[in-house]
Amino acid sequence: MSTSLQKHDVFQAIADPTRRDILRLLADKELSILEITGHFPMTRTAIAKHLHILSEAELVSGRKVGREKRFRLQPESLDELKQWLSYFEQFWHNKLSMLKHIVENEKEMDIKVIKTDSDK
Amino acid sequence: MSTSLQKHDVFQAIADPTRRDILRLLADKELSILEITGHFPMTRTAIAKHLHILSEAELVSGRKVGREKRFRLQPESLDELKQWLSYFEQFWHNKLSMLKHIVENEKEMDIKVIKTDSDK
DNA sequence: TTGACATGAAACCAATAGGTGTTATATACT
DNA sequence: AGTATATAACACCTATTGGTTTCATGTCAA
Repeated sequence: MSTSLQKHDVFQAIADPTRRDILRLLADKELSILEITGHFPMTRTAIAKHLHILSEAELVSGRKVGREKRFRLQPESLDELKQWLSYFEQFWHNKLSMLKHIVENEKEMDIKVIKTDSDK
Repeated sequence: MSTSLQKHDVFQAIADPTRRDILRLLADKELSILEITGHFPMTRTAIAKHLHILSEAELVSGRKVGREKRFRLQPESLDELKQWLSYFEQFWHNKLSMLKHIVENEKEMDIKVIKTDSDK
């Protein structure tokens, strides 16, 4: 994994499926490294490295409790992702914000909202 | 880059800052590979590979127009990201559901809710 | 205090990522 | 037809990823 010199950001942190699964686990409850490892087909060391990367991205935080280190989800950093996503949201799927976008930015367009049968 | 054998998914595709920038560019308008390359300090080949990865993730689509290939944003695939994010949204931003989560799952923790001046 | 346990840290490894340059092919222009 | 253009297809290089194993350190429990 990395244990590299430069910090990982949120985008890199969630790029790996194992790390995404770890986040899901930690959403439910605080867990030690060994407890987390139990859910994956790889060594404790590998999991520890994943946790380090998630830590760098500030998606999890760890506290030492006796001889174990327990990790918990720190979801605030996902806000960066949400912000990034929101920029593109205007372009798809959400017809309401799409319309909002059109109205706000292209007032000169001739748009008619037509009431159809499906609106019954 | 890859040109690897296994497909890249959305999470991997957006992990690279260059690719995120490309998506932003294509949000505004359809562009050819050369036009995109003009915005970055790297070769056309590198950009083409990034576009290939974005294509695999179905975040962009390319059509041939004469001798050039023009790419456009295909934002629907970002929905997978949005779905993934929505799962975690309950844990942050909404202090009430966050508190609910803490109370339900970490009763053993020594949490004190302190009333401060700002609560006046 | 002696062991068992949980983690940390390091060295190592194969595969992939991100980039380069070169060559080939199809299209467009005159 | 002949030349310039836009991209595709390779081969290649280096750093990073995602994993391993081994060894050291600190803590709990008997």
